Amino acid sequence: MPRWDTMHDLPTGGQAGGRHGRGPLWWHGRFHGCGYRITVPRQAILNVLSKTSEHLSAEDVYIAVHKIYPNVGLTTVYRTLELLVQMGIVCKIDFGDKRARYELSEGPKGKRHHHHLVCTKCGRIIDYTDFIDKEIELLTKTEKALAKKHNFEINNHLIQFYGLCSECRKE
Amino acid sequence: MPRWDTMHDLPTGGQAGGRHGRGPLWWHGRFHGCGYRITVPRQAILNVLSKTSEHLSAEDVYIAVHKIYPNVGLTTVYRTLELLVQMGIVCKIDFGDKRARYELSEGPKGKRHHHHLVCTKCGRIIDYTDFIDKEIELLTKTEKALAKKHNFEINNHLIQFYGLCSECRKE
DNA sequence: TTAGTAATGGAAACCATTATCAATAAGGAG
DNA sequence: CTCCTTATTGATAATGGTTTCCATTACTAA
Ligand SMILES: [Mn+2]
Ligand SMILES: [Mn+2]
Ligand SMILES: [Zn+2]
Ligand SMILES: [Zn+2]
Repeated sequence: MPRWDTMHDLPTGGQAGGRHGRGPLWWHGRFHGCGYRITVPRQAILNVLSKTSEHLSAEDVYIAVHKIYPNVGLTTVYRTLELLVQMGIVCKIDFGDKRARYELSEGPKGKRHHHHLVCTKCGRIIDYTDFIDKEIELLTKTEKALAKKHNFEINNHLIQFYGLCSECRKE
Repeated sequence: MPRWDTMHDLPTGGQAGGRHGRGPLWWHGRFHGCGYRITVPRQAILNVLSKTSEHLSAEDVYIAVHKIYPNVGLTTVYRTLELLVQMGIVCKIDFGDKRARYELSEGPKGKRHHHHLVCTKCGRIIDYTDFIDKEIELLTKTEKALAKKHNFEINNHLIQFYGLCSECRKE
């Protein structure tokens, strides 16, 4: 029966998790600011997302959380992920397999905004940031032009490349 | 009871539909080439897609087809759309509402490859091609660089901008 | 403590998409 | 044109990811 005051036992994922010194985790402020409570399931879920570099489905998250907190329900995982998406803390992406996948969008010191290569054969996902700079530049221009022309307020974009990964090319 | 030899009564959508002169419709050859049969439901479905500039869901297509051929089943619509996607005749896109949407990818004289603006409030979709040229240029470069770096064979890409359309900005 | 409310989790409901399978019909051979 | 082979169809049932319900639990402030 995990309690709030035992939460310091939660694995933090070392430096990779996106801690901010020794204080509360960086997202605590965001939560308090919105009047949301910091609960065991939410901690656990964010913790799972912080520790992985993969693109987890809701069930993946559920399984990972379940190992440490077996009484956290799948429903709560869905609810929490939705909340985090809505807060901008987590990205929800569709890669064409038929389940939503989630990843931390960017901690203050965390991963940068990036795009994806998607293997249409094996489903592998490759993050890339290398060529983003030029892309961002063009995107900014394009967004401005589109916004003006269609009187559209652009808040976000999605770029994905589909094809065959190195493994799947071999055959 | 529509019969094959009545199919010339199918509305063709005028010039916008992508006819190739007076002969069989342009995709007939593709079908024969693959050994696929040309059937009433397939004609009707392609006809619906040819006549609209919207991004129809499978059910939308079903409803439209159903008005003229009430005995065409939803299952067949799904199957046919999947076939057309697999043949490259139709694009299947996810806009974040939870249903796949379909549009003709490009007839020989048909619409060009394009990207989308998606209103996250009302769901409106805006096609744009205006700024594509520069994008394509960068995309080509990016694709080449990514392909080399990750040994990835890129076959396709998806670009979408999310935000608020002119209507939804007013409030 | 206590009341008020946010959050939770198990179970049932939802709903787009697929799988089944017997019936139908496209299209080639004759 | 007729017949035959088999691709295609469509009603129905099943699937599976996601939501909804609602009674229970647990923060938080007074
Ligand atoms: Mn990623
Ligand atoms: Mn379009
Ligand atoms: Zn692969
Ligand atoms: Zn809108």
